[in-house]
Amino acid sequence: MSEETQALPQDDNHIIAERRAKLAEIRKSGVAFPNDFERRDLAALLHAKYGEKTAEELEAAGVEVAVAGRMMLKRVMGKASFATIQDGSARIQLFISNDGVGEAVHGSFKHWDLGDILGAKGLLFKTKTGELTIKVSELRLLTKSLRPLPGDWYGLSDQEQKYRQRYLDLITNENSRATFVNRSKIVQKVREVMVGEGYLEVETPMMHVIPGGAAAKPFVTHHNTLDMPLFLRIAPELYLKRLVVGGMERVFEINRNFRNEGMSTRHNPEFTMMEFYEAYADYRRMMELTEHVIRESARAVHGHAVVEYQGKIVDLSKPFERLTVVQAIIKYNPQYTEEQLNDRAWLKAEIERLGGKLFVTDGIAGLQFSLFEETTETKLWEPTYIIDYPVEISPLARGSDSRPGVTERFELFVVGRELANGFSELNDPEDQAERFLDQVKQKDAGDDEAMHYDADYIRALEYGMPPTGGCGIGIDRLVMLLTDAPSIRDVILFPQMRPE
RNA sequence: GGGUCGUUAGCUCAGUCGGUAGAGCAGCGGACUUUUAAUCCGUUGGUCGCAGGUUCGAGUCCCGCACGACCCA
Repeated sequence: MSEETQALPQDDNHIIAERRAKLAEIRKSGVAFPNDFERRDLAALLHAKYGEKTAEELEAAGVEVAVAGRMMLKRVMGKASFATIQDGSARIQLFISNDGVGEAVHGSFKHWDLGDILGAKGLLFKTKTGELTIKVSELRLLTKSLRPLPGDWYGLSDQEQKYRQRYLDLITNENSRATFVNRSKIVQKVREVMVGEGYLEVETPMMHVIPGGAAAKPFVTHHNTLDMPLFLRIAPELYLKRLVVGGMERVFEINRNFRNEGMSTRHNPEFTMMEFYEAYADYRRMMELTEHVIRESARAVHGHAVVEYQGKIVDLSKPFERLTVVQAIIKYNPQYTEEQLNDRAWLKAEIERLGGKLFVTDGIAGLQFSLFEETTETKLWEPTYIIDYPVEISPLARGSDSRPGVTERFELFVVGRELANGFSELNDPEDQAERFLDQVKQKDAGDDEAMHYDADYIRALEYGMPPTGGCGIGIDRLVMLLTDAPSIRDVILFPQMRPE
């Protein structure tokens, strides 16, 4: 037996043993895991439809319902009991009595456990305190739960267990369920906006012969038949631009990227990115579209675009500020002068003083960018586009026609984090070939995140790629922003964890 | 990689100065026909993360390790 398929050790305790004994009894008297209960009603819809009705109205209406769900609360009395079940939509209360289901079933019910999954049929009514409840006439145990649910009244709070056993988090924490419902709404809205803009959704390879499109370390796997290494993609960029060469003038892809790097509250080894490319557009158009996508996503979740993140307001409704690297440094660090920021020697000294990293090539734009990373990035709380990126760290971006060393590139920062990255695409095949060669040099010089030379991509550009704009938006980080989640692990259903 | 904190009953957690291992919830038994985390009575349940050391005696002090959370790089 391989390690992966080995069963977890039986960590039976007296509570689990008790439940196993109950299950054994159930097996003796028939089908223990039946699948013939017809559930017809959802708790949330019943509350919506009948929650406002008076006791008299409900009694007159005689509404017969059939619900099912996990028993979360149980209050047993002598000849009548209450239980609260939770289905995929909400909770609803059951009233179970000797009169309604008979003494035998009620007696069995008394031995059922929290976490068991029940099916119930009966009539809607209101209790003395006005709670919508089902007077149960038929009650069945559909699934016996052998393990007690962890956590307390406030739900599961152990971070590790929330991530490792997400199902328990989902059972016990309503806000966790809401986060993932909102994630789905966001992705749906993003798609809707893109399709509305005339974009075509495509899927490009997840396994690459040459990892490309970003500066990152890849995961490696192996194809047996071809007997060759394959790399899980770090970005879809070069494939999407091949599609633009092919005449697909507006394409987008929402899919996973894999980067073999550190894990943090902002990084998971696999993460979801939307990349999109538009022929005859430049980086300004990409900024407008990015802004539109983010604003509409916020509205899909909150109904408006002014959101709160970790206790502070973020206004996504106004046009996003656009600052050059130098402008941003000065705005957020007024102790610096423009003179200093154009002085290579001063920049080098200041970056070293702050412990920042120097690039292999150190043009003025690269130095300014290093200082930006050290001093300014995390201060960009309100949405801000940083523009005019240095060419040496932008090997796929079109150079500025007027300012040497600078590209038509932007990154979007919100709440101090990078959320999107886009540019006017470099469509000059000879320039691109030189940039690749530069990257190869940097790789040889020890930068293992530098890019490979992709000859087929150059060949594609040689057929002619129209002038194009492109952008990538980090979907997980967008969801974090819009669901007020402090960690990327809170918005990924099954985040990467060290093995137990 | 560094710092801080944590790991005790199924769950959530106390545990004083080193001196017999505790509570609430859950479980089990009993009472109770409108409860609201029901209530009341009784009761079971422990490899104190792992390994070593100090000590007459360690959940507690010391060293190491593992795992986790948070912060920093």
